[in-house]
Amino acid sequence: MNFLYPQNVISIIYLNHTNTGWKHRATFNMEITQSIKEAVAKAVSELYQHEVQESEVQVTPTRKEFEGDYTVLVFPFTRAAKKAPPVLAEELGNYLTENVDDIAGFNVIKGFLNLVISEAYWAKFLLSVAAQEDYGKHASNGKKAVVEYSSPNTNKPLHLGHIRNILLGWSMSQIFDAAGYEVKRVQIINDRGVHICKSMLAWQKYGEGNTPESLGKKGDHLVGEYYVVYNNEEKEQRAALEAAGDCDGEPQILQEAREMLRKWEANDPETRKLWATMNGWVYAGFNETYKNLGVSFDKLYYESETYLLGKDMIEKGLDKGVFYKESDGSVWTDLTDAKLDKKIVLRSDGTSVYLTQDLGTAQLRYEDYHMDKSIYVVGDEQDYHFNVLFELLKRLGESYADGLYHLSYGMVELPSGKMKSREGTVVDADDLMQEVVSIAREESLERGDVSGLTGERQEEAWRRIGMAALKFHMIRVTPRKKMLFDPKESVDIQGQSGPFVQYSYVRTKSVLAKAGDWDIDISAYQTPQPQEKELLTIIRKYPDTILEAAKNYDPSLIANYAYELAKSYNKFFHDVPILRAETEAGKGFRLTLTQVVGRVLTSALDLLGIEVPERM
RNA sequence: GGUCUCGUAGCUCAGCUGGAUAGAGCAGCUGACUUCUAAUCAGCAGGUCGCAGGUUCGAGUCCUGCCGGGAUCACCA
Repeated sequence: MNFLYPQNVISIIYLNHTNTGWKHRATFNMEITQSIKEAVAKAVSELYQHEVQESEVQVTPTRKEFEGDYTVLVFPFTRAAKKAPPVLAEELGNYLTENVDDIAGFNVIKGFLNLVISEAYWAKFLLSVAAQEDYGKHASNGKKAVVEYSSPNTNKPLHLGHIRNILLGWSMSQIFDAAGYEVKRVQIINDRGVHICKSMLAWQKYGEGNTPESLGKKGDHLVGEYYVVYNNEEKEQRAALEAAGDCDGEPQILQEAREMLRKWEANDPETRKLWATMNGWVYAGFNETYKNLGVSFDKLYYESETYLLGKDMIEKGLDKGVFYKESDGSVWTDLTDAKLDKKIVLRSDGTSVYLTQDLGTAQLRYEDYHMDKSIYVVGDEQDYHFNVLFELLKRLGESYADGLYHLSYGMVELPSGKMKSREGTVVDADDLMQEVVSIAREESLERGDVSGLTGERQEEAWRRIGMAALKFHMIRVTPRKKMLFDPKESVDIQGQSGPFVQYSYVRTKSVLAKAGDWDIDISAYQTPQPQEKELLTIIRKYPDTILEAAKNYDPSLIANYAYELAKSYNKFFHDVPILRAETEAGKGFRLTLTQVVGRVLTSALDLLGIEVPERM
């Protein structure tokens, strides 16, 4: 931070500004589009005696091939005004030019009213942004959001699919934070069940007492290997049974796994001890992976502690008529009127199912946090489940039901086909991260040593670059779409990529470092270039983009925004001299612009969980 | 079969509540480093927005139907 614009500088500008016209507004409104909307609404009201909402007025940046900065669409008002679009546009244009101080002129093409913003506006806007250290972030709205993500099973290490989940979850939580929410990050750990017992059993049979320490291996990987061992064994036994003509028989090892689960549920000390030990190995491994991914959690829920929850909600639902009892004692719900089917919620022996458990955990979470929004980051194969879950909570009359959202994302596919964790054909999260960083290292070395960094600092830069490539690549795709994961493209560091955005940031830092300290009055700068206007137009969108991303639960909007800004800065950087600007005011303007761009890029990348390197 | 979801350039993806001649990147071809970082910039080439109707001043965007891919419709989680 080289300097801060004191508030009074801006006040002086306001003062000059108000002397010359726009009487409806006492202070300079940073939001030029908002001013335009208000003025258009007012104009339509005054000129044609027709009330319109500001939100009905569409203002967009003018397309490059036309003259002007912002464009108003007049089509929506033609009926009320009873005028042809060009005539109406002409009249509105005159009104706006006369009444809005920052509008210097206009032109009309068909029904499009292109407004030309005054040259003085841009410096004012830039100053107002520069005065805000955390520009783009919204003040607290007093609401609370809980984001649940990752939610792994403890029988295998994290893989590519989890990475998409984790990155989306983390980014979403960052975005909600920036949008003004108080955010809590949680995960529910699926730490019990037959699948957990399977790896326990295989380790017990074939593990020979090996531990992560004795083998020097990450705990989650070790446990995952025994899960594969189990599945291979089961497959062999099944094949043997079929060869013997017994197609309905159950493999011995599966029966043993079931038996182990029974013991676990009966609190058998031996089984519980093994379970605790092996889960401990897995947690240590997960924590390492989470740390490398740069994510964290405020609270962990363990399924072993929550899987019996939800029964009291069944009671409540029976009273309300949401559920009904079958003759065998099982409890069901009928959601056919909501295009959902009949679902069981309690077995005839009184035990609960997945759905029941989730009803209970939703309740528990609300008791813990009293959140306004609860976001579940879970793959789209569970769309149906969440539809049912949310519908039930609504019917049960839970106050928090409206704030529930399933952030559903598509499967990650590999060029070679689907991943199957049972068969071991997965892209391991740890391997992938390592790979991506080592490619960043190679690429960097190939380019020669331009960064000037050495040792640990260089290693850290490579790590950030590699991780940026991976993260950006996964977040830039709209969540609901399934995505093809091409390993080659994921480590791409040019074009539409994380490192591309980082590079722009590094450039801003480099220029600012060369500039040293400066203190220049930029309000005299009256000749903004097209490249500068474009950058400022993009910068203006940042706060809106954050809200949009939160509203749509879509981090990809931020990724695409960051790319757009970086691209625009690169062009500016190439075309326009900064340190050797024609005038002092110009130099100050461009340095300030550079500083603001650097800040917004860092901020946007931070929302994606991406860190910036100091050099590259 | 029911429900949901996706279909935009050779490939991977944008396209905000409907708005002007549908945009990027990669791959291909061509230019630009004695200059604030060329991990960059500029240009060329590449598209019946799955198909057919409808709504409207205007549809890639909304509605209906079809075609194709995926998911789901467990007393598993």
